[in-house]
Amino acid sequence: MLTLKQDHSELVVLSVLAIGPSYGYAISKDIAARSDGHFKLSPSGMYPLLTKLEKNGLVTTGWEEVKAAGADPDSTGRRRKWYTLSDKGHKQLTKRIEHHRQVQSILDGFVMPSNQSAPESELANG
Amino acid sequence: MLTLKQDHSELVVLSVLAIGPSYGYAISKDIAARSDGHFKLSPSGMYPLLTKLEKNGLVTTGWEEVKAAGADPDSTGRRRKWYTLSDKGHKQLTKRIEHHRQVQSILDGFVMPSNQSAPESELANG
DNA sequence: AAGAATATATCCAGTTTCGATATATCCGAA
DNA sequence: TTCGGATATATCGAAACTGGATATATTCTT
Repeated sequence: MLTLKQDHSELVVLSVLAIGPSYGYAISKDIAARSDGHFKLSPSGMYPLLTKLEKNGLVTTGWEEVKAAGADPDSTGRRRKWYTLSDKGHKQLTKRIEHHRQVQSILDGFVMPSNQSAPESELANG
Repeated sequence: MLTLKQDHSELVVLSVLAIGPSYGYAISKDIAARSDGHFKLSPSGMYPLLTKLEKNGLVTTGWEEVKAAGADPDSTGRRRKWYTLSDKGHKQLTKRIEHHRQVQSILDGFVMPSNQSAPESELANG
């Protein structure tokens, strides 16, 4: 199981929402499924993140009352909060992907296979 | 200027030290130079990080007294703390690179160009 | 002699992290 | 019909992290 940092979590959630509207629980299942169980975003990571996205205007939200098949008509029913990526969210995602790729490319300059071998050089303390 | 998160900072510092021993200020200049000024690790990020690496046994350290050319013989001189990647540090670096690549590869599954286009699909609410 | 560069290091207020916890509904099995 | 697992959203709080500001001291350049 690989743990996701906030930045990566946001990137993944925005990416999932770019496909279409969804809600917390479904997003979390989606992430687990689409990463073959390697990525996991727990409720305590998911909901503060979604709230933040909402506050920043990257998503719009709406409640759905999920009526059960044979449910008590008086029952409140299970509530589901849908998240839809806004225009701002789409732009933000594009921006983040760009940023992500740039960081990757520069990082790769440091993390080359050559770095893993012989540290025998004597360019110190001389 | 791209800001580095702790994880990336550690990866970069370990990578720099894999080439050979160095010290805080030099590492920070090295990172700026080797990233064309895109990455920056400030003193307040660098020294706590180096201390942590030392505490975790990923580096060994030693002080060097840097005598100036025409310096006062009684002068203490400038002190330089050298950091050398330990065996444990080398192993840790290899491990982190592996982890980094794995995260990248899975992340790329989410962040595909296709995600940036038309979110018209109706696979919600069904 | 002043100021920029070299060099290491801590402080601290704000943010992030993430397991634990709380609440409530729905569904299938015993 | 009752129990447990799955569905579903949300907060708490201790610990860790972040990064600008600050402190200290030496050396080089002008």
